[in-house]
Amino acid sequence: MFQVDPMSRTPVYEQIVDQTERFILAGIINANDKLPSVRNLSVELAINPNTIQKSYTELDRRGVIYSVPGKGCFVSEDAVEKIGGNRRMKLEELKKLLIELKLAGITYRELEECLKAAYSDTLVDSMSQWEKKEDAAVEITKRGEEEQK
Amino acid sequence: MFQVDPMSRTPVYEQIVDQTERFILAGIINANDKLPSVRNLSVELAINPNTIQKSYTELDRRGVIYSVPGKGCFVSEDAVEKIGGNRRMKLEELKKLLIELKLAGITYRELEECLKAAYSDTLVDSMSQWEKKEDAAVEITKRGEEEQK
DNA sequence: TAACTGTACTATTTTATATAGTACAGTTAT
DNA sequence: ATAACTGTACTATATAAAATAGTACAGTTA
Repeated sequence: MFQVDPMSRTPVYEQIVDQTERFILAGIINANDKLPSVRNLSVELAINPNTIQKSYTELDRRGVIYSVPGKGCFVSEDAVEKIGGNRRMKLEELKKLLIELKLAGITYRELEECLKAAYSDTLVDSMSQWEKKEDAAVEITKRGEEEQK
Repeated sequence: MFQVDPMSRTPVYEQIVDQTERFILAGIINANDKLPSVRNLSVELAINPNTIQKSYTELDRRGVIYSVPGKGCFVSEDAVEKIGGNRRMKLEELKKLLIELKLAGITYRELEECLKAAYSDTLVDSMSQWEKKEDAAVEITKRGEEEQK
């Protein structure tokens, strides 16, 4: 599920943070789902456990996940809201990009086309933007299922 | 004209590359215009000359500028094409961002609004995105003017 | 009890970025 | 010719962020 490019200029721990938020937004992992354990994911991605922990610490700081020592890390109830809270920031980013494209000679019609295309895509199609392969299996379980005991 | 934020996460040399390309796309500097000298710009921006040179070397590598040892660096004849050559790449970036915004719960109408806004902006307004102040004067001269001799 | 979980901590390595300083050759104007 | 400019090359060093390595402790689960 998770995928990482060690050669990318964006730090690995940040790639994991981003991917986690995207998976949540896309509904691939939901509230109270358990994330892979620090050690498991570190083995799966072949990176240092501390790097994973750094990602989880950041996600916890943002309120996107909550961690229960001894049990695991779980998606917050209001994770989507916490992530979506950057609407204004992202819209600013979008505007800058649009102006760049405009200056680069891309027409309004082309962008409108692109906009329509993005919105007509299904969720599954959307996610294919981020995960090119689907090889590694990861245990993501509803916390509620296991907890009633 | 050029402005740099040393605290930014994007490297200074890259900020200069980006700004130069944007100035060219916006028509603020044109083909065969002379860029500020390495040493001048380094003094003006209070950064090391080597950093400026790194920017110019990169721009040269991209074919956006050409350098004449002993004379200076000048904007290439086909600079705009060279810069705009990343249309597909930028459109891909846009699509990813759009999908993110869609997932974050931003409506089609909101994005359409943003798109219209970006395209109704004048060039001057657009540039205000990148340069907040307009203090330092920089010598940018047509090379053609000085060359006929 | 054994195997898992998150967390904390220090030390070290690696990499990209930036700086410092020097030097050389071509250009321009006086 | 001279002085002042231009780009370029080179080595060495400094700095900060990122990642690794290793160990340890406490809570949880089967």
